[in-house]
Amino acid sequence: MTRRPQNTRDRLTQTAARLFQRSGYNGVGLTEILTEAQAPKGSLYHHFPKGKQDLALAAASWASDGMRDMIAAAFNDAQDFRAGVTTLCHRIAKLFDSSPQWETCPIAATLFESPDNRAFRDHADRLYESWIDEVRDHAKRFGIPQPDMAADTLFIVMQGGWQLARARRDSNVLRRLPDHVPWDRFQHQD
Amino acid sequence: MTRRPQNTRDRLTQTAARLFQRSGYNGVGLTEILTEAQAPKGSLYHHFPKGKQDLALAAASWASDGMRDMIAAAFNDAQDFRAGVTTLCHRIAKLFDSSPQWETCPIAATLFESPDNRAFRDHADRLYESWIDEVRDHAKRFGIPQPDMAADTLFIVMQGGWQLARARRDSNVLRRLPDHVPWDRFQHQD
DNA sequence: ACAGGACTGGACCGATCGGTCCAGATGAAA
DNA sequence: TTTCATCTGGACCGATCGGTCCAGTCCTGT
Repeated sequence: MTRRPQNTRDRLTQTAARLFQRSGYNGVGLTEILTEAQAPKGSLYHHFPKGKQDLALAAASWASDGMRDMIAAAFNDAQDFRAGVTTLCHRIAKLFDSSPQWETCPIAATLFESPDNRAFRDHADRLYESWIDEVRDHAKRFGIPQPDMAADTLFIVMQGGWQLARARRDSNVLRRLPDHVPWDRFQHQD
Repeated sequence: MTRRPQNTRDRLTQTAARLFQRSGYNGVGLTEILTEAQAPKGSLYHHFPKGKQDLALAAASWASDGMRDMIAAAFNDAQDFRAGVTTLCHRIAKLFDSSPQWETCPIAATLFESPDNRAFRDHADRLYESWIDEVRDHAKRFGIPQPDMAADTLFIVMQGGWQLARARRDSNVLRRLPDHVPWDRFQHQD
């Protein structure tokens, strides 16, 4: 009987990631997470000694890895940088359509609450920079003249675009994101 | 003795706006709001019969008005659209520097939690669109060829830029936002 | 076979949550 | 001065919060 696949730790991490993204760190109780993950409290505090906070850090890391894989896949298949950006935007739009459309960026929902928690903020910073690093590496590979700025631009429009798509409940905002990018500044002949 | 200025309703609204922005809707308890606003529970439920939810809607509206005023002021003083954007970015950077630098967009912090609340989402949409409308009107006034798109672009880079500034703890991200805007698409000679 | 760490199950805790209720204070109109 | 609606003050409520604790179970190495 395999009613509960994987090990308990992964089940907890992934369930928590999903629920935190849906309702934010403070919007989800341990009871709900434990019920959905079919795990008792003892297991949680065995795998995550600091409780909810440890769980949130692990959940955010897991969600971040998924996003970084998505970025890597989009650029690996691409002919040039711009094509990679376009592919990524379309795939994120698809992701948006297949999710309850009020969800936030998983990192922000999980880690950008609770005022005085330095560990959360530092962790969020690290995860975000790992996305940006990934993009920058591809920008370099494609010979973009200002890879740092290009990576920052993509991060900015993705974050802001998701927010606007959420408000308007319209994934086309995400598909049109390449229109908001100053491509002339990223041309090879610069 | 004027220990408590203004009327109770405004004190509650503004205190709630500040605390919600700091810790999110679910991150602030009524007790904390009431203590800081120096008001008892009876007053809260007199002015806001539906309790925390009514209070959040009012707080978000109040915060939104402040932001819209800021947008209007930046563009009213400006020579052209681009100058207005630059001014706005610098003022927002200043605002960022003078606040605890982990705060979110006040609308998002207050209204973009709790999964199934349609009223919150609709209200957030309305408030965001009021910002975008304000920008679009100025874009039209300055003769920008694609005012809708220009307004969307500004919203997107402001939201995304704030997020990146927050992660990096660096307000210069906001000051450099104009570098991420495709100005050639907003030129008059189009 | 058995020893011992890894892991599970869940009862239990004090604190805090959002919300209800109503007596008392206040102030303007009659 | 009396009246009445508005507003304030705070005691009180059941539910849920995150966290603790430990007995019991399972698995692995010897």
